[in-house]
Amino acid sequence: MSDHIKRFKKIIQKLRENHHKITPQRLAIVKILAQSKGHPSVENIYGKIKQDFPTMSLATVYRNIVLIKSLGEVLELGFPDGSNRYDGNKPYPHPHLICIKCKKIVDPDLDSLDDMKNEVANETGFKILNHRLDFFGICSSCQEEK
Amino acid sequence: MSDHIKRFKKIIQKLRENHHKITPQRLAIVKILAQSKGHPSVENIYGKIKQDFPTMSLATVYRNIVLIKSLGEVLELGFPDGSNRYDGNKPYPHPHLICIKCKKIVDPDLDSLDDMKNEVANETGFKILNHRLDFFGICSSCQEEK
DNA sequence: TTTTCTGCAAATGCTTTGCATGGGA
DNA sequence: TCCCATGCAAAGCATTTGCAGAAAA
Repeated sequence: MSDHIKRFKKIIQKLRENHHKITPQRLAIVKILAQSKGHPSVENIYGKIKQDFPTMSLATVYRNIVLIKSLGEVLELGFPDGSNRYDGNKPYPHPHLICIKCKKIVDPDLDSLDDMKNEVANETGFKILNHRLDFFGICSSCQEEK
Repeated sequence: MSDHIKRFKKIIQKLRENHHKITPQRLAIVKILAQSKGHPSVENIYGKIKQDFPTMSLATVYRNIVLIKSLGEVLELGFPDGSNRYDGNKPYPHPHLICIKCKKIVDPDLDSLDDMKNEVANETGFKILNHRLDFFGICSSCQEEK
């Protein structure tokens, strides 16, 4: 079974467990989040669903994202300019690499972060619960263009 | 000469070099940014200045922060909930440790980040220009309280 | 004197919320 | 049937902007 189908089923199961109704709108939102290779924005999600479901409302997208976030099944990548992006595939904190030209977001492999977390915790006495690491740059396709 | 006086002079100099006028409002904002041990918010800055300068406007704080940012002399720590914070002491990217209870922000020592940047660049072909690393947790004073 | 800066208020843009209707279970 | 979920429109909130008067240089 492919990864995104597993994620889809997992999220739906989580919703059922918590006695939330499975509506067509919710189903459509979960489907997109579970695929979410490109870290979609709210507008992305809204736009895609609106094609086959013209009455879909933005408020419904927002409310469902809040809900799914509260179940721990989507990671919100918030940006101060309001261009938030969502990752329903890997809902746990992990580093991101963001192209400032085409806005593509990819997940690099990196595992030295845990050591860093422990180092910081020991040094400062903080109990560290969460983190966020973004690298900003220009992806290889955007470097080719002039 | 203390560090924050150096920063203050440096920012004022940068303003002069770029032919910006030195107004009392601007001076007050720079003074707070240059001290900025606690990574102040716009509201912090505005509130402090308003005490001796009652006509000070929020728009002026925002406009001056945009200006000083454009000169590269303040680091903006943007958060999606609009609780942005500013660091005029170390205007270059560096890791932050944020207490989710008291909202304190401290700068831990960490130097393994450059290796990580190179690793990611090599792995992905990105040209990395910038980064942002935040750890979220509970500081030692907040851990003591129940 | 000239040009930039400030203060005020209105505008923006994303997100949230109130309320009445609609639709899962 | 009984609530929860949805759609719509209005409200929120940090930030930006237009404009006329004030003040650096």
